[in-house]
Amino acid sequence: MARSRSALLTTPAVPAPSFRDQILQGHCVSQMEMLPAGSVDVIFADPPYNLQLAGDLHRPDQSKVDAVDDAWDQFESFQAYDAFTRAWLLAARRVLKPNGTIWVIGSYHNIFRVGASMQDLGYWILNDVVWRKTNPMPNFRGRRFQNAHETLIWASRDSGAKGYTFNYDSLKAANDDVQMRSDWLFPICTGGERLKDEEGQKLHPTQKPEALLARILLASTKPGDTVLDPFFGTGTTGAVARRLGRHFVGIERDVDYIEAAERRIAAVEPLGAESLEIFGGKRAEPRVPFASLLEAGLIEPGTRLTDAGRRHVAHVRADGTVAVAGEAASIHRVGAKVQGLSACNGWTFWHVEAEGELRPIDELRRLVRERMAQRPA
Amino acid sequence: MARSRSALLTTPAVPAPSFRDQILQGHCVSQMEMLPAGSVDVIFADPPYNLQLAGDLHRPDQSKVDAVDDAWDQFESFQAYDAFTRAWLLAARRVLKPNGTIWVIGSYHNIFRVGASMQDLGYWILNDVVWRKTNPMPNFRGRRFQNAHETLIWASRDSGAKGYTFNYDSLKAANDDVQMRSDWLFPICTGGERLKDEEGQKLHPTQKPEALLARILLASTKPGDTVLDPFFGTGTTGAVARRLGRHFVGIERDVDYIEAAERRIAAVEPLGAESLEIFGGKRAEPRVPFASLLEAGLIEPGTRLTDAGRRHVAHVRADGTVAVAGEAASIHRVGAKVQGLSACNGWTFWHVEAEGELRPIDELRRLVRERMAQRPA
DNA sequence: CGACGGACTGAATCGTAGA
DNA sequence: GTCTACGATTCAGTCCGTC
Repeated sequence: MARSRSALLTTPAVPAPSFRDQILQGHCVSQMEMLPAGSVDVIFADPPYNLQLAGDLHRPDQSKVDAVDDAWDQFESFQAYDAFTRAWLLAARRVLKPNGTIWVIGSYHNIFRVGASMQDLGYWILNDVVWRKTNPMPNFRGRRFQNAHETLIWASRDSGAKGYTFNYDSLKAANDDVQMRSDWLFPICTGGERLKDEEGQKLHPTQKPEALLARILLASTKPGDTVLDPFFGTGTTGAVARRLGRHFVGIERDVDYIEAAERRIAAVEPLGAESLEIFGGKRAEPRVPFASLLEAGLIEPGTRLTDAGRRHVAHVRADGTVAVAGEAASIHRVGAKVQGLSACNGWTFWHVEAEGELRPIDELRRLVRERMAQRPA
Repeated sequence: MARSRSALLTTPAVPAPSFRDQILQGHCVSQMEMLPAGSVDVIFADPPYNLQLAGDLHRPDQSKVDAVDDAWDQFESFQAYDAFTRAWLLAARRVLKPNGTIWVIGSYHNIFRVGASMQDLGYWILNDVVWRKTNPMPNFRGRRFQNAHETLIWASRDSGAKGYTFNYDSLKAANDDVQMRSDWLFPICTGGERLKDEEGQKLHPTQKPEALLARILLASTKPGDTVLDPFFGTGTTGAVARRLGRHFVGIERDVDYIEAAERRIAAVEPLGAESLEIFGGKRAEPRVPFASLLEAGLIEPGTRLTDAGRRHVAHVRADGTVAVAGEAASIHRVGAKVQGLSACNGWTFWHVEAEGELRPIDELRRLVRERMAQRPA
């Protein structure tokens, strides 16, 4: 039975679904089954890794490595782990919106089984992403490569899913104007960020860094979206979601973790709306019909358009089409036609002569947009 | 029926097995079944990735991407691909010595299925290794992260396998005396290394870089060992094995690929005993996304940035862009815009106020680089 | 001779709003 | 649900021709 925990954000203007910004106590599958279908935008899942550690591991100085040996990471067999994996992935898929996406993190112990199950259940992988650790634990025995990364799988609910959120332009702008790659570099969660108990022992064995969650949420959600974390632990997802103006739903079995997560999330200061706007690039600009340039008097019917190399010439007609050799169509179609291509961006292809210089008609479109911004339609 | 190809190395002192240093023509499973059980030290496998590409893809300049659409990469379903995968993995396991290891390379399209099958068949994963590409193909439509890596799985034949070869000390010595990590950085195979036909077209669509194979063989084999490649293609594994004084066995269906591989391998000059590290050289300083400063907590969303003369002010947003008068873009674009220039280095232009002093954000970038100091090369 | 610019290329699961 | 038109989208190279 679910125990509804205290809401952590103030009441929004529109009545919010009752499950938002709460931590549900219980098993991830049964709790997800109680959530409405198609109700969350993004899922982040950090499931048990099924580490299968045989004996204790000691450092060269004979100190014992504090391994992940919790009960929740014990499975009888690969088969049992697969059954668990399919069960929660299936329940998660029901809760996800049709255009929602899911992130799952794992290591080589489990990620291959998880990825295969995701494909089997109909999820469509968009990327695998590598979290490269700046400060991974060394391999103390010297028998393998230093295990310096973990793997994330980013997938949409269905193979044909359209319209999932990917903030391509803001990621690119934040990355020196080159597109964000599939390999990310972050330190592991240590220091003040790592939650500790009264004796200074780490509260959770696999707490993830907030920077990792921030990258994920900034890439694949918009402010106001809801992110579900079915393995909530000590609430990294909730803390980052709250700071970034996203809603969260957490599911966690362990009451101690839930209490730590609630304290942690309540202490988070949400950022203001002005800091949360997402840079959308050209895609986010309002669409301007070419005809608007004529209506605004920026271009006269009969004007000659040429490409940058003055190889092609077209004439503007009063109806907002352009003509080459008597054949008229949109600026895009005609631009494609004269180049023998299947597509063309007429805004950047065509130019007008102004004071002896060629200027792309895209400049005129920008003028129209600026005027529109001052006088919204 | 196998067609035994010409031996490529001179006769060693001890009579060598007849299958060594040859390319066997035929299907990988039937050919492996004809090899003696427990006869090879290492297997390197670069199986079809099952890319499942739907339509054509064009670059922004409208040129068409030359996709991998070969018949050998077409499978009816995941089920068919899994059956193929299990068959060759099973045959490979029989040929492997009890203390041998196997490497398999793949992308997110297939590697999860391959990894799960390996675990199901009894292989024991030692590491997954990420090949980070210095120069991957971009994501032309801006709909996903740039797919900038491929994944390798390194596994022993059995879970309890003892005594597999791992040249820990030489790898560490070759890596500035720190352990070799699980993320490797190499360029893709281009230029003079890429085999071309008479018309200058690439001979094989997925030729792997020799540096990658050299790292693999130097890590997990000893001179004189035998490495089997059941998807030999144009023989990168054979060429590198011969140069490094290892024996090879290649299996390939396509006669044209075999002939190209034979010519290639015959031209290889075997080295002496000295080690070979191809891409260990200097790297440019790692690119640091501006977003990393936020992720590291060195800059808060909402922070004011100014230029050295305090003429311009910009506000940092959570997505890693900066805004002036409501218009947001990268630190570089906004820096250029406020100055009326076409370009600007935002790292040196923008400053933050700290204890009454202005400090360029480049100083914060240097801090991030210091924290992230590591040697993934 | 070198410098520079333009063309070309690589394992790729690469639209969407509005009618 | 389908159909149509809009119009957005690339990084690190190598190679070759021109200046």
